[in-house]
Parts: sequence; structure tokens; C-alpha cells
Amino acid sequence: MDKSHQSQSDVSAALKSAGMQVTAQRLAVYRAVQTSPHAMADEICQTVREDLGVISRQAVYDALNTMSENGLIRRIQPAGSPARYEHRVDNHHHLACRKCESLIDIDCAVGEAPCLTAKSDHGYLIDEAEVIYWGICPACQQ
Amino acid sequence: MDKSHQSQSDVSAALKSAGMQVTAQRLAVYRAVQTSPHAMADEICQTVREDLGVISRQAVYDALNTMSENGLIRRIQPAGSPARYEHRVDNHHHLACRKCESLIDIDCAVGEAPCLTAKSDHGYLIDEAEVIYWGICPACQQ
DNA sequence: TCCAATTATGGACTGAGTCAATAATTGGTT
DNA sequence: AACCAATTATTGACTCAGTCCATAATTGGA
Repeated sequence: MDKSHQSQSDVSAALKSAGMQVTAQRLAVYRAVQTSPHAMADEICQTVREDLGVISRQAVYDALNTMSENGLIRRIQPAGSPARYEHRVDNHHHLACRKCESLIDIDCAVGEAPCLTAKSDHGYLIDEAEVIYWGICPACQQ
Repeated sequence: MDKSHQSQSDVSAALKSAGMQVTAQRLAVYRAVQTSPHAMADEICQTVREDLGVISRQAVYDALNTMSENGLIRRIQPAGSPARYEHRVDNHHHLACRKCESLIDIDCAVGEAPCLTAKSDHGYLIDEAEVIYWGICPACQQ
């Protein structure tokens, strides 16, 4: 199954199995995240409003937070940017442009997390290696 | 030379060679960053105030920003945390605790940046691979 | 159908950081 | 040594992203 294209009922089931209730707001927020990956909270809020008509800013934040905590979506926060959300929850990385703040996905060569091993774990129980490649995107290189 | 223990005159010289003026505020901010690595802006502000007596919050932010831009210090921003600053500017990584927000340095096995190569660079000119290992620190494992 | 628990709404509020106008410093020049 | 243009510091208002909280509405199991 293509994890990056969850159907409505898949999302519904995922919410339930995480012990969350299924609401129109949550489904719509998930759809918005799916439609525009790497979008920020207020962009998602706008998208959902075009869809549902009305939703409170708080409901969007709640949905994004609980769905992130339950692994339905993933939150990314590159330095200097507000939080962004994506529906891809497999282990992949990101490529960020220092100039235009654009962000794109990069597949992880290894697959399952953590894909890198630290030289020494200093006693930490490491579960994820978050990698962000920083550079200049093709458009900004002119 | 141990890059992690710049003397006052080294800092002074580094500021000059970056085209920046040498001021008491900047030297004090650098000292504060050196003294408590991974500190946040307001902590640095406090430390500098114990040192100089008075400094404006804005002067602290200015010093931190310009020194970061000129490579004298490094800014790190783990998700969910305000910006932190460190005087180590060599290529190393970080280990963050999901519970207590503690952050420690991890040496990079490779050395010079970028220490990782992306599977595909998508036309980006990559200059850095930022790696944050996420896990639970020894103290929080109880 | 009912009801307890969960979720949404609306509005005030916080924290981190920036903006912009004015005052003070710095460091090269005569 | 004094001057002066450019840089830097101060002050206070302001923005942006996000949280808190009390109340109202919805959900889904009994």
C-alpha cells in the first residue's frame, strides 16, 4: 500500500486505532496536509476553511498536534521556520534551501529509523536520526 | 589550536576579520556562549548582565545573529525549542532528549561538512548535513 | 435515545524574536 | 589629539506562532 495516499477510511481507522474520535475537522486537516505537504499551520487552516467553511485556529492546532503525537502525520521544524506538517510518516529526510526556505523530501537510503548510528550514544536511547541537508535550490542559484 | 577555547584576542581578531567592530557587548556575548554552550538568548542575556552590568536584549540578539552569520558561533534550533548557541563551529552533531530537552554534542565521524551525501541532491548545492539524534537521556529513562 | 467523555469554539494571553527611531561608540583621518 | 562618518547599542512598540482556559457542541457507546 502506498503510505503517502491514505484514503478517507484509512485515516478514519487510524484515528480510531489511536483512540481518537473521528471528526470532520480532523479528516479535513488530514486532507489538507495530504494535499499540500510541508505546509504550515495557518496555511492548513486556510485550506480547511475553503473545504469545511469554518474551523477554529485552535481546532487545527489540536488536530495537528494529536495526529503528530499518534504518528498519523509528521511535524518538521527547520531552523528559522514555523512548524510544517507532512503525511509521509516513513523514515525520510529533507533538503532545505537557505534562501527561499523551500523544502523537499529526500528518501532515506537505509529505510527504518534510526538510519544512522551515532559515534557514541552517551547512554541515550536513540530512536531517530533527523537529517536536514542545507543548501541552495536550483532556482536560487542564479 | 583548540577551537573550542578561543581567547579574548582571538575573538577580537575574528570579529575584525569578519569586518565587524569589536565591542564590549560582543566580547561578553561570546564569553557567555563559551561559558554555557547550548544556552538560549535570554539565558545569555542574563549571563552577560552579570558580567557587564547592563546590556539591551536587542544588543544580545544582534551580537548572536551577526556572530552566527559570520561563523564565530553556531545557532542550533531543535524542534520545539527556541534558538540555542554554541561556540563550537566545527562539524559536529547533537543528541536531544525528547523528555527533558537536554542537548549534548556528538562528534562527527567524517569531520568536514557536508559529512553525509544525499541519495540525490535534486539540483541543490548542499553545504551542510545537519543531524539531530532524538532519544531519551539516561536520567529520563527511569 | 441518552449521556459521559471527547472535541471544538472564541478570546485572552505568552514567549521569542524583529523593527525602527534615537543615542552612543568605534576606529580610521586629518 | 580631536574629529567625524559609519557602525553599534538602547528603548519601546510590535509581529508571529502557538498555548491556555472556560464554555458550547459533538461523538459514539450503553
